[in-house]
Amino acid sequence: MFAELGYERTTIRAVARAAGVDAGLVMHYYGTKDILFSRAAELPAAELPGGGGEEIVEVLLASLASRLVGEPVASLAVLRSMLTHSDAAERYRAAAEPQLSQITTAIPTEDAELRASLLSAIVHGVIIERYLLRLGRLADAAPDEIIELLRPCFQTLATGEVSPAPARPAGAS
Amino acid sequence: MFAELGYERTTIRAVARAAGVDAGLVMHYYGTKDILFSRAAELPAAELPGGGGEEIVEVLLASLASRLVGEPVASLAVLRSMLTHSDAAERYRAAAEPQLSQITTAIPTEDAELRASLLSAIVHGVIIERYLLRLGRLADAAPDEIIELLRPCFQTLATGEVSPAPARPAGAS
DNA sequence: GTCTATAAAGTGATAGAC
DNA sequence: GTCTATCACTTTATAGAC
Repeated sequence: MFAELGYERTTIRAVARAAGVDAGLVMHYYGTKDILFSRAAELPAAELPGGGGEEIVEVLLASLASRLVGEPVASLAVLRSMLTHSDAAERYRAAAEPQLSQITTAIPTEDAELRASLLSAIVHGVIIERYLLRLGRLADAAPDEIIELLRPCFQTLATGEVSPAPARPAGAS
Repeated sequence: MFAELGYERTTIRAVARAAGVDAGLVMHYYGTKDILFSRAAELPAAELPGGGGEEIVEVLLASLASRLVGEPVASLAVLRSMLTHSDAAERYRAAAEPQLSQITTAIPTEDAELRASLLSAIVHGVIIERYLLRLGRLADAAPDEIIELLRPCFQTLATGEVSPAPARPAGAS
């Protein structure tokens, strides 16, 4: 429900009703709404293996691909709530910032920080547009297709220059 | 306030207090909270001039650049609220979909729709990360720097293939 | 035009019965 | 373990006084 409605519009009573129990019982077990949210929206640590610019591209693409196959609802709850609930925003940053600096170290250029931020922004833009906004083709496109289109983008951002697309592997004609 | 807090957390009372008047007066003039929101969050039509794949890239980049210089708070109000307020989501779609199809017609490839969606997702990801989430370097980077980094990305998406970056330094060797 | 008073409904949270 | 009852508060919205 947090993923579908966001933090404020999800009520304890509605959660209890959906669970077939009384609202008091939910409070009894979780204490506060914030704790309930934090239990429902626990994010995996999501460590990225290191590597150079070329490798980080594939790591990021693989990570995105798995999220395009089936984004866990806990992540969606955080994403949906992060713009209005400060706790969700903080949690999101806590998950995003270590990844950001890890990507930064993999990029050789001087503006690595900005490039890493852009890579992050693209990933989140795609996830939000696919799952939360359900806008355009992104809502139902095949993950592979999305990944292949993004690969050259990621490469120019992560390596500092345009590479003549040696990728397009996996039997791309 | 809608831009800073989102729809649900912005109360009529708080708006009235900030305006130095009584909450009843706000209601008297606007009738409902939804109407107040729609007045505060009116979006410009934002027409994109047409053009081919190469041109649409510069149009999109110019549009993004102007939003990076100073995104209007009305847009931010819609963006902040669109994930939790259905009215804001609808308004956002109404503004985004015509642009999406316009970009689509400018792209020559068969998967033009998906490419257009990706371009849209990147733009929104950047805006959200810069203004709403204030994450990483994107929060304070110079618009020009962001635009230049994104240009090759946009080109590969809009034209269908990697172009040898005529707009980039490094001699294009 | 501005405000007071208040209605009507919903919220998170507490205390305690069974 | 589950629920009833209720508190204390907030919200949007209405009606009407000045």
